Amino acid sequence: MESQNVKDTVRQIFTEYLNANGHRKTPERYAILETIYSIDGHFDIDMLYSQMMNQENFRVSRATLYNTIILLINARLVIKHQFGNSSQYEKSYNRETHHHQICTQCGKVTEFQNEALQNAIENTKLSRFQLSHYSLYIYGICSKCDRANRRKKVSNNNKKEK
Amino acid sequence: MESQNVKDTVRQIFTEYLNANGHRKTPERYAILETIYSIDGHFDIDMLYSQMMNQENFRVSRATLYNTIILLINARLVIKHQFGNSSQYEKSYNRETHHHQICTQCGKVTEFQNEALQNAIENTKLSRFQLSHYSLYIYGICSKCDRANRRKKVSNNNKKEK
DNA sequence: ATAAATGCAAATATTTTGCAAGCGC
DNA sequence: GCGCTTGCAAAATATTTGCATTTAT
Repeated sequence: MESQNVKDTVRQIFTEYLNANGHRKTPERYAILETIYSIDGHFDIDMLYSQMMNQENFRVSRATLYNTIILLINARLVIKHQFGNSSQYEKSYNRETHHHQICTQCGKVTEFQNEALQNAIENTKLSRFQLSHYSLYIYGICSKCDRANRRKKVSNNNKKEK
Repeated sequence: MESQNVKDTVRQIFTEYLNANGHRKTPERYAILETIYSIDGHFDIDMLYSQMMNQENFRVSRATLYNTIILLINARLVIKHQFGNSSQYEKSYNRETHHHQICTQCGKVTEFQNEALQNAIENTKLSRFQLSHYSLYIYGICSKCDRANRRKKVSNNNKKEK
């Protein structure tokens, strides 16, 4: 699906959501949706804020960003993550299901896909619970940190031997 | 494994960790470990703080709680979650692997076990990444909220008809 | 004796809230 | 015009940090 196509579709989904829930269709809300769907990968409120100011040339307050993000989450157009300090968000419509790999040392977050894993999660029978979405976070040491650690260890051992 | 037995074991693991990393073995650290392993399920810093003061009659500052929790996480004795606002923690030694079901409406967190799911996750081949642990969060509507929503909907429909 | 750890308070960071003004319906 | 929404600033919350004091080694 083309990018513009996706934007049109999510705008429509959002409109339906706003109508169904008696919320107003303000220009701020659509500008925020537009900006979010221009961002690839994760973002936090600060990044979204500067993105709106600079790229889209649209001025909104942080309060409105927080308010609107909640609507978008409820409309199932955005998902929220809480890795590091500040909450991270990502667009969710028309995105491949993916999982998150987080390095406990440098904090780097990498996405990966795995169909078997996805099937296993989606086919899990949940008793008395209506699944809406899920997040799998896998923690460990990334290859970069692992290499750095090995180098450090070698150099420490050398020191001790001296 | 008995509760006292577990506490002895984790104390020993912690001691080894502290020794291996050149950290001091302070009474605060052991008291915090002891308290954490007396708590079932999740806790946050505030709950741990009052738990220490009241139950264990041990006075520690929040700063020390935060510091010590980091050590315990590194020693693989505690896991950190970030659902709601404040970080949630749980003891991890000798606990069954489990997953988390979170109601997006009332925020209630329920644990559940599922071996097939666990196997699927643990057998996932990760390229250039050393797995240490993982968390699966499943979001949706719990049965209680679902029932409440149905009742509300019925009552709204009745209103409209009048 | 020395450096690490603690407690306290202040600082920081993030998110929420109250309220006046603006604007969608 | 009504009342939801916005922007701003203040407040609330959670976590980190600096520093003087204590204490493990």
